[in-house]
Amino acid sequence: MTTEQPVTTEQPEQPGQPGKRPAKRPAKKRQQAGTKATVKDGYVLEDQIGFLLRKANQRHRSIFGNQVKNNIAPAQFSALAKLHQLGPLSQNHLGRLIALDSATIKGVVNRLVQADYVTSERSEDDARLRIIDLTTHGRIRIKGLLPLAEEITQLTLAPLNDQEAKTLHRLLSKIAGSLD
Amino acid sequence: MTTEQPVTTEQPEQPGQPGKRPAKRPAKKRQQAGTKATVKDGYVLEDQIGFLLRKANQRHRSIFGNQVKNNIAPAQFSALAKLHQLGPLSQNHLGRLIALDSATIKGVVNRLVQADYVTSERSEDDARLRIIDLTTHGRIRIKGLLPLAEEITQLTLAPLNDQEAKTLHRLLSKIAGSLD
DNA sequence: CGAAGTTCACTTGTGTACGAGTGAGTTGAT
DNA sequence: ATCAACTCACTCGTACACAAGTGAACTTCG
Repeated sequence: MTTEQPVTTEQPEQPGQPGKRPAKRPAKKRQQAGTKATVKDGYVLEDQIGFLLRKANQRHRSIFGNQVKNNIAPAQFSALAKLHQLGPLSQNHLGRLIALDSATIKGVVNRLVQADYVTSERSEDDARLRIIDLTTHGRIRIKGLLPLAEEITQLTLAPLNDQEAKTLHRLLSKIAGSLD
Repeated sequence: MTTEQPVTTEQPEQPGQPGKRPAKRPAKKRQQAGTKATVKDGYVLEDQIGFLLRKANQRHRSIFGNQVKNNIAPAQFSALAKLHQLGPLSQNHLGRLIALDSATIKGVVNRLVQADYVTSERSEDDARLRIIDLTTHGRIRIKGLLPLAEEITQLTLAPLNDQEAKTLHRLLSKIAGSLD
C-alpha cells in the first residue's frame, strides 16, 4: 500500500497568496519548488481505511436523505424495520439488534414516539423493561419505506458491478463483525 | 465491548406477550424453522450496505478510541494530520480536505484551539479567512500520533488478508468517491 | 463603478454515537 | 430469604454530521 499517490487530491492552495483563489483550479501549479504536497508523507489520510469508511458512509447517508426526505433518519428507519420484522421488543434489545447503545436508542425511540410511529410501554412482567411496538401509523410508514431501501442500496453501490458489490458486502461483513 | 457474556445470545424474557415468542434472534443463522421473522422478509437489515458501513465504522472508531485514548477524536486527528502535511490552511479549506462541512469543522477547530494544538488567525489578505495553523504543541502531538495510525489501520483490517484489504480499499474508494 | 454572484465563517436546530455513572428491578447462588 | 451480580432504562457530557440561513468580504462582469 501507499505505493500510489492519489493525484486526485486537492491542491494545497497557499493561503497567504495575493493571487487569490479561483475556487477550482487545475492544481499542479504552485508549489513545485520545495517538494510535492506530500512532504512529510508516508501517511496519506486519503488512503486510511477509516477515512474511506467515513466517506462511504457520508455518501450513503446523503443518498438515504435524498430518497427518504420525509423526516425519517437512518437509525429510525432501522428501528422501524426491525420492529416490523420481529414485533414488539424491549428498548435495549431493539437497540442491540440495530447496533445502538442504550443512550442512543433512547433518543431514537423518543423521536419515534413523538412522531407516533411507535409506543413505549412498561412491561408487566418485568418492571424494568420498556416494550417498544409499532403503531398502525408506524406500520404503514415502514411498509411504504421498505421498497425504497432497495433503491438506496442500488444507488449506493452504483459505482460497482455486481461482482464487486458482492465482494464489498462480504469484506465489510468481515470487518464489521464483532466489535470488541 | 461488553465482551460476550457466558449467556452467549442475550435472549431476554418474554416481553409480556403470551403466546408470542420473542423471536429468538438469529445472530447470523437465517432461521429456517420458519417461525416469524421470515414472514415479511426479503428485507434483511443486516444485509443492507448502509448497515454494514455503519457497523464497520463503529468498529473502526472503537479501535481508534482504544489506541488513541488521550482525548483526541478521529476528526481532530484528521485535521492535525492534514495541517501537518500541508501547512496552514483556511478553516473551510481544511474542512473540505477532510470531508467536513463548515459547521462541523468549526467545532473541530474550536476544540483543537482550546487544546492548544492549533491557532486560528484572520488572514491579512482576505478578511473572511481564518487561517488554521499547528502550534508547536500540536506538531509534537501529531508527530507522536502518526505511527499509531498505521496500527489502527492494521487492527481494523485484521480480519482480512492482504489481498482482501487491498480489494476493500479499492471498492470503498469507488463508492466513497463523489458525494452528490 | 456597481450589481450580481460567490465564498467565508458562523449560528441554530436536529440526529446519531458513545463513555460513564445512577438507581430501580430481577435473578442466581448460597 | 438474602445478598451479590446483573440488566434495564435513564441522564450527563462530549463529539461528529449536516441542512438551512445570516451577513461580511471578495470577485466578476457588464
